Amino acid sequence: MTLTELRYIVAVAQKKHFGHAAQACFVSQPTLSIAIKKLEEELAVKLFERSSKNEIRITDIGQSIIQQAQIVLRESQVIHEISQQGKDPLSGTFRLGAIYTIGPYLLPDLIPRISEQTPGLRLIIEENFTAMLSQSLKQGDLDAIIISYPYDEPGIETYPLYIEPFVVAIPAQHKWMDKKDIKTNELAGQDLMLLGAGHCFRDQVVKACPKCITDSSDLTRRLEGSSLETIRHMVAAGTGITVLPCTSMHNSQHNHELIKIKPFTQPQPSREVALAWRKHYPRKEAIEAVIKAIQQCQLPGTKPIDPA
Amino acid sequence: MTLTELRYIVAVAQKKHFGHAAQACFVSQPTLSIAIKKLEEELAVKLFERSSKNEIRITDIGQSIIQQAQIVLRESQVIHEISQQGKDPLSGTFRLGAIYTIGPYLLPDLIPRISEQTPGLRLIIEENFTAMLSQSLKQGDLDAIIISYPYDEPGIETYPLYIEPFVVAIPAQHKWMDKKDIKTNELAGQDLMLLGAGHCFRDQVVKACPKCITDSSDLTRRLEGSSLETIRHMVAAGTGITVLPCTSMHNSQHNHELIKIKPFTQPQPSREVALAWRKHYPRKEAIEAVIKAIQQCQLPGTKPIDPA
DNA sequence: AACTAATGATAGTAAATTTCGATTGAAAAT
DNA sequence: ATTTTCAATCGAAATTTACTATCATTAGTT
Repeated sequence: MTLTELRYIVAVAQKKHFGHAAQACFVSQPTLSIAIKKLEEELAVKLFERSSKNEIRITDIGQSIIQQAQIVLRESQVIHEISQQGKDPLSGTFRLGAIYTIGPYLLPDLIPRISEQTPGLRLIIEENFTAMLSQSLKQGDLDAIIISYPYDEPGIETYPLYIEPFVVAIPAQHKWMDKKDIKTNELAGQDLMLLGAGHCFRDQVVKACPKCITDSSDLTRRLEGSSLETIRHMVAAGTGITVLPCTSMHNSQHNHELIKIKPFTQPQPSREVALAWRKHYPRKEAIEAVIKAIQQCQLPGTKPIDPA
Repeated sequence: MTLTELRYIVAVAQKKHFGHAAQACFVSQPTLSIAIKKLEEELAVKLFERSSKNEIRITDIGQSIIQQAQIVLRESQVIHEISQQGKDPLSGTFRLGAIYTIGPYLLPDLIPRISEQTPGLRLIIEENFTAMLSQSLKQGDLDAIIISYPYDEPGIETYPLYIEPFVVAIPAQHKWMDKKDIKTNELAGQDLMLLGAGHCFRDQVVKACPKCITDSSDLTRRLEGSSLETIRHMVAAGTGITVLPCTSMHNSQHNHELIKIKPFTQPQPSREVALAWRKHYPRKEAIEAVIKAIQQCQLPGTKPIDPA
């Protein structure tokens, strides 16, 4: 049984004439006759009662089968309609993930941009740790994720977005108040507060300032489950100092009188933020649109990358 | 677009592997690859995300198209069924579902009856929860299901089969040993064991004996994933008491010395068992044959219904 | 009864397609 | 670096589909 055969029997049922039905189907009359004969043999059922002179009659069983054939043809037409609708790669749902230490600072700027530039794309956002996002990406639960290097997974492609230097946040009365910049190894022995395990930003800070974690500084305990915002408030309260990615600064001026931001001495430690997606993800245009929108975001302190 | 192509994409969607899907369709892998490529080109849409190592992923649009393809295939299958029915309405395959708390007690009696009375009908049986059976019925994966009221779904027709009173099962040494019958509110505070969520029988018992679940009786915890047979064994072991549908009694005499069955005091709580099928299901004769066979089954304790 | 017109069936052939086995190419695991 | 896995591609063979031309049947006409 083929869809063509079904089209033929429906045409015959409508025209009640093999020749006319053949014309309507843009085929010759023998083609149609043979196709119908084949279908009748397959179903072991006579669909039409042929009579040379008068118009042909449809059998009872043929009537039900032709009705059903019309249903099949209609439903198959829906497949074409669905694909017409979904043909635009910039339409439909796009599931974007971002790590906790980027999402809150990038997404408020990014989401309106995407909504404006690619209005057909319905965004769904998830914030999580790199490991969780990576898993969701591989499983196909996310279409792309914003993470920071190092990130190398089989089957996953990445594109560097921008370099984000780290800065030091100190309370207003801190002894470093008048310093122009901070050297990484000066952090050793300070009351340094860092995020908990799982946050790649923690690992990056520890790697950039290897001596910052010492037994003597007892506040280096990891603040499990907390966020950069919580830590920032603790800095404002004078509990200690911390290291922040520079983008976490520009949209929270509310406590800038209690907190001072100091850059690191050159060469500044930094991290490289990237977009990642499955190598064979079919909607490359959507990926490109997201990259473009991210690059347009105003992120003071970051440096663009020329992907070499 | 051809029905063959639709069968291929559905197979790939199920197997998530081109080679395995090809085997399932009894064709070579290149045949399947080319057919899918052709369909993807015709629809101008990527249906699958190929990656050499990991499993195939279905695109969003592919998901919708495959769902629709399943509808088309199901409807095209109906053409075969109609022509089958045209030759003999009581021939072909009949897929019958039954809920867990009816299947084991009704089917052993029912299946031989159907085989005898309508030998042309090849039965396929599925046991599951009401919700799952209902979904399969609507999708066309089942032709009819045996459930219990209340059951009212759009597009589904039902026919009442019999009323099945509930009974109480107690261990041999239980203090109620000499009681003639049990009042529903006597169950309050007893060590009552019930099936887990999803089993409609649980809900029916709770509704019939509203006070049976109390904080004081700590065995009222739901026995997730277990069966009436498991619970019956626990009653035999003296763990507690339970409520059973009366049909679950007559084919398991093996531990009747350890378990005593007591009826409820009038008016006995009960449930009404019914057959359900799609309103436009074409083989009404087969439905009638199944109803007739069920009504002939010997189910001690049940009461026939005069459908008014 | 013979002829004509209408209509679907059949024959023979050409074109398109589907199919297969073998091979290639890409990616990941060892 | 080698092997393994899996889909894509190649080229030949088989199958299917479609066409033109013709035939067979029937009904109406002469």
